[in-house]
Amino acid sequence: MIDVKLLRQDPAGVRAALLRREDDTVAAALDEILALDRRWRDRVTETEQLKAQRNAATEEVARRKRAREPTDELLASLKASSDRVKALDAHIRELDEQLQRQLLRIPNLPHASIPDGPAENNRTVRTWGSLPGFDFAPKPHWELGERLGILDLVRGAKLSGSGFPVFVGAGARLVRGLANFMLDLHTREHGYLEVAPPLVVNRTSLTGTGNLPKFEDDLYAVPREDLFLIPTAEVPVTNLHRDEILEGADLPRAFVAFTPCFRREAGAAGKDTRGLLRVHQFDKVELVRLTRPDDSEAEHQLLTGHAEAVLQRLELPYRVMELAAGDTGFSASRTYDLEVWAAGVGAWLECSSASTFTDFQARRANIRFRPAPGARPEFVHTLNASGVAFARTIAALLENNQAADGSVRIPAALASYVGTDRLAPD
RNA sequence: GGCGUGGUGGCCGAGUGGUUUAAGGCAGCGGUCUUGAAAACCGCCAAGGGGGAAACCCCUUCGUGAGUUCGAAUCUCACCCACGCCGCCA
Repeated sequence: MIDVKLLRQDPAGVRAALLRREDDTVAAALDEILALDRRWRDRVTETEQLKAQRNAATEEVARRKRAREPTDELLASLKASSDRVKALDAHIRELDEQLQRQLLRIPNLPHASIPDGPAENNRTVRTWGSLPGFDFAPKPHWELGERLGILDLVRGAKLSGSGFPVFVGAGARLVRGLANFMLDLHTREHGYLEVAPPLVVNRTSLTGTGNLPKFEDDLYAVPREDLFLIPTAEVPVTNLHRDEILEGADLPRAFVAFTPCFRREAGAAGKDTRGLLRVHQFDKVELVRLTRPDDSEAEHQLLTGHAEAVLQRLELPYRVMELAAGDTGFSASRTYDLEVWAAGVGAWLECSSASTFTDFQARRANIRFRPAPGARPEFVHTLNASGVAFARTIAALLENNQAADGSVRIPAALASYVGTDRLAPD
């Protein structure tokens, strides 16, 4: 959530920043919010004066009762002002609910340094590795996977629908190996605390990260319990310290979680969805950091590096893209996407998104810290990165390391986890 | 799912209608003392919001919401959550 005080103080600045997102509905919403806020504050001021008078009169009643003095005429007038306060409170509550409803739909302010405009303006920050060359036409991963007997898309569709892949045999072991490889890397070398969170969460948690109220259609729901399948471990892990005040000395906090992710991907059918390119369920190792505001920019670079380390150890060439304002997610202020090269489909595939959310999520989820013992609490900054998402990484692993005979080399860092350095057709 | 018990500040915990502007303790911060530290003693110490140039003033909050009352942490109702026992179950 954006800071409503900042909006009051500098409405033009906030408007200009949000317009960089290429979303023309925001300007009208800001006008409505400013008007609601003005009305709300006027009513609050008026009502609080009335309450102060009422409270003083109520104390006078108590005093007279103790002194055994008459109170009848006071009680009569108090009844009237008490009813008035109740009506005003109801109105204020209604205004406040409207205001909150609007505010929850306003995206985060884009970081000043990122490019303006739509995704075409995304900037390549750096690239790593060299693209593999082949003396034959490299195959896409769905062909390799089928031939190797490790990926069964047809039966997955039978069980659940398209976009629910089944990994079989060495494929399943590859998934398990990737999970252990990434968790070991982040816990042992990067200092993260491993957590195994719930895969189903409530509305409050999803509102905290910014998935609700605006993106309910992207989620799988469990209606009877009013719960939702997590679209990413970011949701449960970021919410771990919701409504808490952390000690400044305990920051930064760094969490890593391995979970499946569930996404409806409504409206995405058709394009770039073959094989593992866009699926409804995929595994992911997620990194989440809670930091002091002053540290968050440096932490963002550090976090991005931790995600990159995964691809480097897997010997997968990738590029780091800084997203333009119009392509940056609702809650994020700045995002680096890691795109891995996949030789079979001949495309860069997004397999990680490393973002800083500044205080946007912390404000929604009420995650605070005390800068020093005894000091006033402030909002933390939240950050997260995939470290990394499995489906597209597996696509790249298969496609980049394929041989003419259909076998696939497993990179050295992963081989011990998978139990072999080569997958071969029967 | 059934029955029972309970939800109070960063934490523990007292509190059955008006000196509760929430006792007391722990933790934290400042001080006295000390070569330094500990102990002891003294003081400070909830969060959010509104107004104000500031000093400061005011409002709200005892799980959530509704109700009774001039007045609710306290009484009534509904809901949520936690714990215990029973039932079901990996």
